[in-house]
Amino acid sequence: MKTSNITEHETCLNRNHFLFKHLSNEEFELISEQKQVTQHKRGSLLYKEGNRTNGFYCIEQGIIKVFKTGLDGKEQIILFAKKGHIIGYRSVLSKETACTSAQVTEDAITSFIPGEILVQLVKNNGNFSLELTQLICKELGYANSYITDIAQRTVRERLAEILIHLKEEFGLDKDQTLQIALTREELANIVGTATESVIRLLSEFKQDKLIEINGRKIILINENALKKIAHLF
Amino acid sequence: MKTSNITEHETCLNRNHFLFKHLSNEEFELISEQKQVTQHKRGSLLYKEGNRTNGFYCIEQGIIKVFKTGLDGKEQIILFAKKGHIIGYRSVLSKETACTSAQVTEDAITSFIPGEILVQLVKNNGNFSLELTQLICKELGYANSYITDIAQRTVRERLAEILIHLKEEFGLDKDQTLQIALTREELANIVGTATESVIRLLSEFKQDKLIEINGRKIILINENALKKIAHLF
DNA sequence: CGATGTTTTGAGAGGATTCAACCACAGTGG
DNA sequence: CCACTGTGGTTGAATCCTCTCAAAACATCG
Repeated sequence: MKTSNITEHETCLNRNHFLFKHLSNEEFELISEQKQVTQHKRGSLLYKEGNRTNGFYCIEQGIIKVFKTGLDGKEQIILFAKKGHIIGYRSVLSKETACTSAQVTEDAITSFIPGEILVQLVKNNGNFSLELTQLICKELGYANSYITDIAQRTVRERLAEILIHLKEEFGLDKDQTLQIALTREELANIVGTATESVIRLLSEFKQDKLIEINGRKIILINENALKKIAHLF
Repeated sequence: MKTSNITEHETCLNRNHFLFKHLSNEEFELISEQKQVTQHKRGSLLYKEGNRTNGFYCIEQGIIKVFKTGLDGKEQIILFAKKGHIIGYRSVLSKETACTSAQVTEDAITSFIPGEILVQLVKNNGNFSLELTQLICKELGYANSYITDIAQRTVRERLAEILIHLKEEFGLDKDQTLQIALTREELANIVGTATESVIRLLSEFKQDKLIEINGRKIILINENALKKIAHLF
């Protein structure tokens, strides 16, 4: 992790950002001064569950996975954050220790913003505040759906759903593969199952001509069938 | 459901409420004027998943269950709200349709407050806004824990955890039973399992002298053992 | 008293996990 | 250069947990 000299206009923390567009000129200046832009290699930790944090991150580039660690050390991935997303604000606002860890999945650049600034913005900028509550509410809605999903659907259904979701969220490479390339273990930790189960189901999907597999590269060749398995229509 | 003539000082939506204590006198006046205090019988619906809502509820008395409905109609209970809790604000703020339904579990009295007031408060009252984001962040943290729980623990472990949680959240009756009396199906819909599984596990717990059962009344007689099963220490 | 809803128990099937062994591959160091 | 090591991926077999289906006991209520 090293601080880079990326200049402001290259970052996505700008006046077009859905959240930061609500800032006044002075507020934006303040953030621009205070933010620390940093590069991170795959595997490095931004923050760790149980620790106090003193700021939050805006993702400029790359992918960060946010996860909780279960009792036996097994990760449960809560979300993958990409460009434009902000993470780590939860513990800043609720003044609790972090309830998740954040680790780099694809080499990333982040802007770190001190927590006091966030608190001041919530207090003083109504439009920013409203936008932020809307964001958190959406995350909450997503979490509630996920609870219902995990509680009521089979691993097979959830895996199909995740594949569709990864495509819609992160898009495709030139060669039609899912842009985000995850290990089998990471897939398992999203779905909430054992690594071996993911492997078995992926090869079932492959046999059924729903996907093609090339190492970590996955191509969805029958998206409709996957959606049907996932009950997405 | 009928509007009652309960006067302001009887409600918990008052100047001591963790959220509404941040209101100015004028704001508090406005809410007091606009709120609709209503009584609800067990079973009645406050709002329904998929519908638009135009306000939120502050629970004055009773218990409301908030749940999502899965594909096959099976409920997943997200939380039980009691006195002082507010529910239904999510869809007001995120301007989406409700992602959950709310139904009365124990005869209840609620104050309904129009959504525009909430939005205006978030915009204009920094302290209120900060307190609200903290609340939502806590709910989000709880949801994330629950995702990890359901994904990684057995039904047995989760049921033990829920029993402990229900005791800590709702307390005990005079006769040492859990104050909140749920059907087997409701218990199953919190844990995220089949009704029969809850019944079997409850009678296992009973055989192991961890609990006593009297219809819907449950007594925890070996809380430590339950906590151990739930991995709570 | 029937009628309806809830609780209970049993049996069977199926999904998912665990444990184990094995392969492929890349990086390391002698 | 090659053995060594570690990580990630794969497969098989056995086990176990959980669900589903079905039927019966029980409770509650008009």
